[in-house]
Amino acid sequence: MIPPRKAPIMADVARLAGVSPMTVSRAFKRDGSVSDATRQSILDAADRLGYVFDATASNLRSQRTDFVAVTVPSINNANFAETLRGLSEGLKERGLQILLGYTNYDMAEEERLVEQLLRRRPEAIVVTGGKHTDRCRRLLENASIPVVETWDLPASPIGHVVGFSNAAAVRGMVDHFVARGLTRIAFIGGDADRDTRGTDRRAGFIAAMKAHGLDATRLIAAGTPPISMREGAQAMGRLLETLPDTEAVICVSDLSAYGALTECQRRGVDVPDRIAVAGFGDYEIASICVPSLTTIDPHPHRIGTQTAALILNALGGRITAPAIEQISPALLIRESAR
Amino acid sequence: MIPPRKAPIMADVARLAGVSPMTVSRAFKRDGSVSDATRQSILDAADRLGYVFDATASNLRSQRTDFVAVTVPSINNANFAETLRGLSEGLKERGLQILLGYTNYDMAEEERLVEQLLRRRPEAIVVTGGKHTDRCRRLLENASIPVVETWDLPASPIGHVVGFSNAAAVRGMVDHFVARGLTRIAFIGGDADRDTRGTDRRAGFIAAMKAHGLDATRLIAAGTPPISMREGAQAMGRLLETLPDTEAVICVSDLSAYGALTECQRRGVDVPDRIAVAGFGDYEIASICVPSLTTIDPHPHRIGTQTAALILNALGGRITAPAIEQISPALLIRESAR
DNA sequence: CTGAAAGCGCTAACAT
DNA sequence: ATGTTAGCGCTTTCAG
Repeated sequence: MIPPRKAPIMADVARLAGVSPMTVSRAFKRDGSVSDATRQSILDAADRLGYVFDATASNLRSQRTDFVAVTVPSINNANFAETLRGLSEGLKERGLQILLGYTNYDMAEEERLVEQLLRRRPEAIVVTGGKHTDRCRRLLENASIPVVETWDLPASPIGHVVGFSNAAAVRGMVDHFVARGLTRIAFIGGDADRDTRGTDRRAGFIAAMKAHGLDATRLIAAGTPPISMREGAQAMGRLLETLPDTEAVICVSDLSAYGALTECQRRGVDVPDRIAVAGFGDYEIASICVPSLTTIDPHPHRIGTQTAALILNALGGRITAPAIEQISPALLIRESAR
Repeated sequence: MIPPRKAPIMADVARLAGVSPMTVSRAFKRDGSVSDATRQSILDAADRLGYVFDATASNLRSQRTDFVAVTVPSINNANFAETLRGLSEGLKERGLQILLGYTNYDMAEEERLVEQLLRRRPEAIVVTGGKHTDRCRRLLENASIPVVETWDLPASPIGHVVGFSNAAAVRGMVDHFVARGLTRIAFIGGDADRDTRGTDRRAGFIAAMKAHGLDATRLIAAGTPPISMREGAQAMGRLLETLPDTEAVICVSDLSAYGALTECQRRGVDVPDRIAVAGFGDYEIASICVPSLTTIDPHPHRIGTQTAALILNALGGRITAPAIEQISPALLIRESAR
């Protein structure tokens, strides 16, 4: 058994390299003004000792963590993963790392998470959605770091926003169907208000149907958000049985829409001729499946890159006023609903 | 403009509550021995001031961060997301948070990432896979924290292991096909060795075919890992054109397998009668799509929970020797290959 | 380009 | 149950 010798610290490296700790500190920074020879001998010494820079001490003294905190409803979601990828790409150039937490579509959990994250002293915080508990809102308002709400257009934003109107996006889909002469349109979504984006999409559906003077009551509750492919399939089964004259269905996400599609295939119900199906999100499956899925692309990667750019500007002092950056989701008409 | 008043610190809370900072510190701990009345007045004072506990200072002084560092190849992957979910569930009870990084299937990136993560002084580190650059290996060996390699059975483990043999899992699939009388079997996978699990699966395919005395050269390179649905579809197109007598195809993942399936559908090629298709991973789509996909379930969630349990034991001092926990992937025979 | 002194905000260790 | 003292390992600040 090796004696757990104490891990080397900067002073050890300094001693071995024959310089002061301060010079070692500078050698480990990008901009540190240290002669090339000195830096090299310091890095060699560090390597020889197996020294690993201690960010916890650096964080405390410099009051910088190079963290950006991010909350997402779920990590297992291709859309949010795309946003994270965009965010991470944009932040990487400034050496900012993402400190990630997921809320499981639960505002109380979000509140706990935000508090945990703020304790780590991130440089900025990004949250998904624009609805929060009162205390969560207060925590974010008082954090005195840049706050970005994404994937939504909150009625009263806390700070910056990079998002879009989920309701308006679905309205566009309803309009498209109506223009094609379809009127008996259903909506498959979650049965709870946990997922605020899903709730907004359903509200957008109802409002749009009413605006067209159409029946807005063909609402199928598919389960607790997030709705899986299987739940989408089950919901489609119920729809076909209870409202068999339905001509089109809009699903809260591509996953549920794909599930709905498979249910039609298993029952021999033709899509789109017998019933048109649309999803939301433009997941990869939407463009691959047969028939390919009509959907809405909310440009999740762009949400990430724009959020990153916003944060870099805010941290660089180039922004003072809160920015509201509106993303325009694209309606993608494919084979499942023409 | 509000004067950016300095954020309150523990001493401010102590003053307002009329106690010493040490008592405030205790009030913020779970086990802190503080009278209920005192704790309440402290929490009230903290709330009034908008105090947020500073984990950076706590980390430095206590030499504890409550972080577990985790690297995954990609964040947008349902399998790794399941492992993360299991891990996160298991670690939550001890208040351990996950510090996540992704390597983009690149060992050089993994090395950079591991060094970044170790600087933050995690209590333990979990990596996906058992192949690393030499320096990355050294970093992990010298970290003097529990190290867990997952999703693989490394030839010479660094520390603990929770994984399975990707090669053996694919061998099981080949054996199944051969037992069914299929002999002209192809493999669709990545064209580079970036994804070591993918490479192991292909190696397992080749070895198994040779063991059966069969032609192991029907290898279709589908692109740079990770292989998308679209790349799976394109690869299937090439397979059908160049080796039209192929009876079965094993794909490196369910996503590429599903893509392959859709290509067959678009071309009117019957699955499984004309060609059988199998995937890997048991993603949700595998059980939903039509026909449903024969695949291998590597129990990703279980990998996460077992890794978490291992870490808790190791941190609790209940483990000394490195543990090798072998997961047994399950062969799931579905409609796409019977 | 390099160094010395001081201290970031908490908590371990020791008291009472 | 609560308080006092010291210090975690860096980097800010000020010198040279």
